[in-house]
Amino acid sequence: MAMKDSSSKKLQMADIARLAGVSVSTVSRALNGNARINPQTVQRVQELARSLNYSINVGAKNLRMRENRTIALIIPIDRASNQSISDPFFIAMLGSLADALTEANYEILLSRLDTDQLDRIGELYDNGRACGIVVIGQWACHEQLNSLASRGVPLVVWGTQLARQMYCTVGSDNISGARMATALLLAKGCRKIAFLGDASLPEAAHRLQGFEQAHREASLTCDASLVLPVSFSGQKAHATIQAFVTRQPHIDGIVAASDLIAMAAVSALQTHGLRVPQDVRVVGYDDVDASSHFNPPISTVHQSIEDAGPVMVQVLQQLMLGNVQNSVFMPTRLVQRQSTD
Amino acid sequence: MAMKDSSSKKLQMADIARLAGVSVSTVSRALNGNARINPQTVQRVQELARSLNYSINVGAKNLRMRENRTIALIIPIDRASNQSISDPFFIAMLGSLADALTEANYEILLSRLDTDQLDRIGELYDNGRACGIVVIGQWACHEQLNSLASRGVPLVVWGTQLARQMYCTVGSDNISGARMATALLLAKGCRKIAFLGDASLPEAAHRLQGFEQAHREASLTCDASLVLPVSFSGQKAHATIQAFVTRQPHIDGIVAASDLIAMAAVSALQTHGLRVPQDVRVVGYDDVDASSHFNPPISTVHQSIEDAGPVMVQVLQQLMLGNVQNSVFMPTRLVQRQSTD
DNA sequence: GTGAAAGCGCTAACAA
DNA sequence: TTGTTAGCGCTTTCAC
Repeated sequence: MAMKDSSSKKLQMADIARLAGVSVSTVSRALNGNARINPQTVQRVQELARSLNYSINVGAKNLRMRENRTIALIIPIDRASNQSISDPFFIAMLGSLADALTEANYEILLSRLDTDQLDRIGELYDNGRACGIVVIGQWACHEQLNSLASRGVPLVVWGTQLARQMYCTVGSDNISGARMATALLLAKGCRKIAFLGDASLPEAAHRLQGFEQAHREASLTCDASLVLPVSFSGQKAHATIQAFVTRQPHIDGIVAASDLIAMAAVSALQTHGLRVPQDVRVVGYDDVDASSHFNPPISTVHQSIEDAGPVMVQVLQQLMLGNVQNSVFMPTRLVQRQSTD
Repeated sequence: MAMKDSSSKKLQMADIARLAGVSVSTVSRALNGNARINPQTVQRVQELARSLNYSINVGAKNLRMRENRTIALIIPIDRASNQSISDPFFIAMLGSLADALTEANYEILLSRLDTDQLDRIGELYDNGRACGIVVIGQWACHEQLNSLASRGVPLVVWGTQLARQMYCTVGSDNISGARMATALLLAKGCRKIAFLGDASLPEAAHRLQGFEQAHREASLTCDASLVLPVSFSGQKAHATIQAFVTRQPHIDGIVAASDLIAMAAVSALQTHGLRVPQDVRVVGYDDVDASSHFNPPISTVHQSIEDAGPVMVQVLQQLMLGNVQNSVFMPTRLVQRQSTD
């Protein structure tokens, strides 16, 4: 007894019309609050609909009205490292976006997409599933995103601003954020500072630039052997960091490309008997919830996630209206906690 | 120049047909891989479609085929405490579900819904947006979920089995899980064990039952003043736990309703100069990633999240076929780490 | 104030 | 092998 959908056929407007003794168009008007229609009829129809759990079929309605209020929310994943989804920062981002989209009366089509399949984002737009696209994190997908945008797909990406970029990004000023963080460690007297982050990704690359820039501004050079390429999160990151600390026990500071990395680093240091901040000072990036509850609490670069969702939605709405938009820098703020005292 | 959708009108089948010099039905057949059609025509049409980024309109197709492969994924939120989304366990759950649904070729409609608006889940089904519903966490919504299920809405919930339950849950055996965890502490010699969790929520309530049961089995009684109602996560939880530890410095064990609570508890204890596990042993629930990297690593009750997604999808598929399904217990396993050594 | 009819973009008989 | 036609569930002119 396999059926296309569920058990029984679903109620539709014609059924309500028959039961109410009016025409389909009257039901449509009654349910949509059309002005010039008999209040009694409206009442009768609405009560009927409610009592029978009838609800206008959105698909048919959209087709007829040539309208669509669905935004595709893309979470790129890197199968290899399973990056992204486990980082609390992305989660918070997702929450902020979901709230902002709901608030603006959009529905959300969630897609986890392999980084190498990102071209398929376009389909979601071409086939009418979504009227706009939000991508959380740009990873190494610059070209794919560029070609989508140049095709006219309304697209906004959480990430960093790159050269020759056709799509809109919203993101913090990663260079200046990391520069501030590094400058803090330098000001505290650190001289052998490591950078932990995967510079093959644009955001981390910019943070590394900020790291280097801070050194230059202090007339110091940074040691290339103290730059450790480590993914944003995951089990593998922990092992990599452990090995690094074993190899480089003499560092006195760490700038991490994310709070998750910072926390992993602190664990690794403690395992090796090194104290934070007495022996090594550590600063992270993102200011996720956990950072303030960690032991010790982690200094970090705060990004205002709550604002990010609404801003991205606003940019996207303009894009959908056909208006050209610039990328947006979200403000950034250094939060000092015990890990750099 | 505001437009309904984006800038220019979107390509449709009729356009491809005209350009290819064939009829619309031929295009439809070519694009859907219909057997008995000229391979050359197929080729020509497909290339045309690809080169113009044409993609069949899913809304229209679904309407015509009376089909729908969209599952609504509901994340209930409690505005007050902002519970759920910040707990890494729910995130991992979301990931597992998203993967399983994608794997089974469903699209995902994501909805964050206030716990007091959970009735509106039904609309998503009634209006044809979704052919099935997945709810992450049952919170205090037993009745709402019951009424949905009894109306025939295909619905599966991550949660615990309750009495007179009309809907399907998938979840761990919370009673036995917490019983194991508590038994471990008792075996290690703990005699003043606190339970931290909000027993007004079904899952935590069952964990509390397991906590009490373990005491009974050891012929011990548990002290009601050592049961602290604390939400699963959030800032408020931290403050509550800090205050509790100040009030009850003589406890020698903690059973936490989640790993997040356990970690917050460890922080609070350390702040008060109490050592884990030497002074107080701590055990959590969920086995989230972070637990093994915490300092010290947290003992916990492991729930196999990777399996949960696929299981829930399978149950839902049966439900959508009209087959009655039983709720499912996922296996549970005690993981011993340093926090209980 | 209400109904009849056309059509949104697509698929599937039925014909040819 | 391909085209013609009807219709998925809805909204909206246009008549009445």
